[in-house]
Amino acid sequence: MSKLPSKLPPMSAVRVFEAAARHQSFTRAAEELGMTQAAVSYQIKILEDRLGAPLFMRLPRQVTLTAKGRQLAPAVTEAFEALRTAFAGVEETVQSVLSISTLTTFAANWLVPRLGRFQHLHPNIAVQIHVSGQVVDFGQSDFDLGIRSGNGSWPGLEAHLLFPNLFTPVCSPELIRGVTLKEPSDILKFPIISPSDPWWQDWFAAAGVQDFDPSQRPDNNLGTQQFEGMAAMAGQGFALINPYFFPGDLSAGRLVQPFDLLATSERGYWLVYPKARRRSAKIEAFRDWMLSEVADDTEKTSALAQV
Amino acid sequence: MSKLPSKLPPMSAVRVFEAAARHQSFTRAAEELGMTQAAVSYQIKILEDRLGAPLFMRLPRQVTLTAKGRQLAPAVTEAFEALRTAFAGVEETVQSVLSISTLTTFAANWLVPRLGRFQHLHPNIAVQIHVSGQVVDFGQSDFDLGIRSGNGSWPGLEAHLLFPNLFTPVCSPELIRGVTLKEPSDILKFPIISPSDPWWQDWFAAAGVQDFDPSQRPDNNLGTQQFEGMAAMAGQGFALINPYFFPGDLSAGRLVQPFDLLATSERGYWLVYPKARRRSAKIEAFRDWMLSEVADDTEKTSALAQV
DNA sequence: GGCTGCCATAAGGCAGCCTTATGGATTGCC
DNA sequence: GGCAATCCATAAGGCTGCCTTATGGCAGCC
Repeated sequence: MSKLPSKLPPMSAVRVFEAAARHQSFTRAAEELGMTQAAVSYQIKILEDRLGAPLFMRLPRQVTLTAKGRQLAPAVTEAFEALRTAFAGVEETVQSVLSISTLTTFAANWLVPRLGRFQHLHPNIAVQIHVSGQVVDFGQSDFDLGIRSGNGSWPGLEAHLLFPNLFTPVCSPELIRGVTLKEPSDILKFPIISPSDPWWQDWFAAAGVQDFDPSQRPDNNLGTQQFEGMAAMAGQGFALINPYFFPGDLSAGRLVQPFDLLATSERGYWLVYPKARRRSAKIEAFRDWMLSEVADDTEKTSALAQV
Repeated sequence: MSKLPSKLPPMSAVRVFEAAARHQSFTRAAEELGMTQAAVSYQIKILEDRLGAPLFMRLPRQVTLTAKGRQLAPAVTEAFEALRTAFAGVEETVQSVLSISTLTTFAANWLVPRLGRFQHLHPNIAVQIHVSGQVVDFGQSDFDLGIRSGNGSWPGLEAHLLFPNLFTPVCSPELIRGVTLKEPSDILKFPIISPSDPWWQDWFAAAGVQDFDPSQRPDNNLGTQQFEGMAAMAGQGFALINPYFFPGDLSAGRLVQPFDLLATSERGYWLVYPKARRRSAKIEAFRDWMLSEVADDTEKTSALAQV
């Protein structure tokens, strides 16, 4: 008894057999598979030669399964049914689940508050957000989209700039009521939220202010712009924030920006995804939605001066 | 919700995926499938592009299934397991079941009595005999071998002559004890079994006997040579038989053949099978066995004169 | 630090697969 | 009874898809 690992015959031939057995017709099977009747005949012959026994009896105007064919057909059809179901399931999730890897700051200050609108536009796409402090590698993980900070050049990735990484001091209107801020150094007279954030140094440097010394101030670092902006709105002092993260608060006057000066880190926030998958419907949907959201923000913040 | 018939991806790629998922390794899968690692990588990429989502995460020195890959793998493996089982089963029957379509006379007088020896030689081959009065069409039925009468020329079929369709009168030695048969016409003095068989006319004609008239005799037609031979051995008269069908009885003296004259129908008994399947082990086994049986018979009946 | 193991990718060739075209065989229809 | 239609087999031919070889990158390991 030779007990070879029972190599399976060519799968393409098996697939043709499955269709032919179901239809009991080569012509019908060819239609279903989108090929010619001759190709079906060819593939069936391949399989029969491989097995060493005929699977169909060729009757005048029809084909019928032989005993071996009948022995084979139900199992094969069942197996293919299982495969069809499995692939349909995966395709379903591929189309309907969108997983995003995003930086914490961006998720909290921008993405999460707006997600409801996307869900409303695309109720059949379930969005899964994975927050991470570090940039995702699409080769080693399984995300559809990523939000990352950088210069927009990543090999193999399509990148859309959402907005530059700008920052400028803001505060509550109450904090400076009755006070006229003439120049940037006037800010030093007020409490500064998260003064140890190095970007403060950058902004003051860009403004020509020399004597800002964070070590002289209480280090109440709040960690994320979300909290810093909230503290500023509560009148606790000046926060250094990216105006793109607070377009509503700025336009509604809950936050005011006393100086047009915007510093930049030369990096920006980018939406990225593998170039190869740019045709994916859900990716297109999310990208388009995101860019339109950004466009709306840009309108609202159009009053802001550029650096 | 588009509800297309969910076309299956290329089966060859699915097969590669199944092996790769099982091994969690492209290299190992390539070994199993007898191809190169590059080919596996290529096929997996095909499938991933088709699905629009990665199935494996490429980690430094290994690959791991993604969520979608894990969703797909068990079902695919199960389906392939079913396919393997089904094909193994068919191959088993292909190798171990030999179906023969044979003429009634041949089955009764020659094949069935000897089958035991073949079974003994090849205990793992199950022989199925289908007796039919008419010749089988290998294109429209499902037999491995056929025994048929004819001139040995059938397109697409391999044919081995088993023996010519000869016939000669025989009887029990007791029937003619003490009698000397000088010429063929002497047979007319004895009872004739199945006198209405037209071959009797042929034989007497070949022997130069004119006055044989079957209508003058009781028509106790027994139908098959098997029964006719048995009747002859029982001393009931002369039977016209093919000596190849009774080699043992002739050599043991249970039947005697008074005249060397053998008439022939110019047809013979042939073993046939589709040329395309001549490599089949079971067909080779049966053919070789059958031809050796025939050779043995020819030795036993070598005393018989040719026409 | 070289070595090994694993995967990706490019280039290139071959064969397998599919198509077109034709023929045979049977059925069904006037 | 002849003609059209249906269905499958087969031959010829072309193209593309698949596989191989070769190379490179990357990480872990002695």
